[in-house]
Amino acid sequence: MARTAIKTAKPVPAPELNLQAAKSAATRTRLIEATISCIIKYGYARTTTPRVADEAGMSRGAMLHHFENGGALMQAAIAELHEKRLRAFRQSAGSSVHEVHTLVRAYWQQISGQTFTAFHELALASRTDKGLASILVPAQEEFRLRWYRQAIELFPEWQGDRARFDLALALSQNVLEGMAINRLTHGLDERMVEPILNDLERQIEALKPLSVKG
Amino acid sequence: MARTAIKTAKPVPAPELNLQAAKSAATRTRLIEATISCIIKYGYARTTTPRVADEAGMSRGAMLHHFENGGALMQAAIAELHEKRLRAFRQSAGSSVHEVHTLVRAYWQQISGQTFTAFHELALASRTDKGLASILVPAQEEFRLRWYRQAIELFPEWQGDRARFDLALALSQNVLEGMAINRLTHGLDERMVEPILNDLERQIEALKPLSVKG
DNA sequence: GCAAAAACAATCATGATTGTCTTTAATATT
DNA sequence: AATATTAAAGACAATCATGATTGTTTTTGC
Repeated sequence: MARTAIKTAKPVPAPELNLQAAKSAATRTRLIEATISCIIKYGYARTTTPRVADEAGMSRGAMLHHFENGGALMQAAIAELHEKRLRAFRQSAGSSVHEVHTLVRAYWQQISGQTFTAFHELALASRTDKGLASILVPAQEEFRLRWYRQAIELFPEWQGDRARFDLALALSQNVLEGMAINRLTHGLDERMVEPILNDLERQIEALKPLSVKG
Repeated sequence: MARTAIKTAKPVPAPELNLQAAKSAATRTRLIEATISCIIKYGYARTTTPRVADEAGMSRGAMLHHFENGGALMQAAIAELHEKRLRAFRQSAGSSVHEVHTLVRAYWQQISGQTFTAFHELALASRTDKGLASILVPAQEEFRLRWYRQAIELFPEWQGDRARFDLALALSQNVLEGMAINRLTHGLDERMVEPILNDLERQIEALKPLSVKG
């Protein structure tokens, strides 16, 4: 594909890579996406190797050819989920709009998606699964760190009152993630989403130092 | 035992109940508590019948004599957890103190305990387990309903502005539960707990109608 | 006391999941 | 074109959880 044209000196200027390598990469991607789908559909605990292979439309043998065991696959899926979150995050924060309203809505959109669902499945499972925690916690920490740093960049003039800045961030995180998780577990009244979001925005504005409030 | 004494007309005025019945009830309680312990220690998915029997210090056979299968035991454990929550709730709300501060702290204490941990394990599992959801969701709904009704009773003068009242409740619920869940999953900075609680209290006070604020 | 019932223990067969190993088909190298 | 690699599928044994069955001890009611 895409390389049907010119056929000059070197028979093939390296087909981007081998056909096999491309196939292999595609298969790996397929498996990783299947794993994420299973976490969302069945939950972490019921994301078994036969189910993933089935979801990916291939045999378990093929699957275990690409990932030596189930744990390796899960690890790759976590890495991909982490990347997905970071990508979505960059997209939100990068859009040159620094209004509280826009940022709150952007993060709310993010954690309303299935990537967050999958992440929370993993996060709760890692409470009682040390092996899982050892690969998930670093990702969580990196995400939070970037979140924090990005917020500092977006509101440089706010850094004089770090206590109020930190409070605004922590409040945002806990309110939004709290709603997202309660929504997953039959605990959120959808009619309250808008009022809460609006109130959170007012709260954040109220915490800004006067010099920033314009 | 206990029946060594007087042997008149009726042999024994019923020793509170049979010895067997008492034993049976004690064993059932032991099993239910063991189930809850396992949910907390290992998570819902890894709460298996051998583990529960082991935790309770009895054989699986004995366990299956008291509960016909694993599902029945889980159902009983959920009922007990629900009762525990309601008891703790009544205790908090009943203590004649109607200050926002006290109530916020009381609910925060509640969801900081292990009963809430177990409940969230079940709640998240029920997202992908319809059978579990069918027995858990009613309990959740009852709890929320009672929560709401209790709040109405505690703040009767606030009922004129239902929108702001509902907002205060929803805010409390999502902030506090959000923090509790984030704490379970390596997502809470403990240093922010106090500031957030204080801010939440201020928020609620600010939402009160003037007539109540005293 | 004695028979019936209940508490408890132990074993068994079944089904599911896991990782390894073997086999076949496709692709790459020379 | 021949051979070596790699993708993919399937078969395999080991482990574990489940529910059912059977046997043993304790309690109860007459």
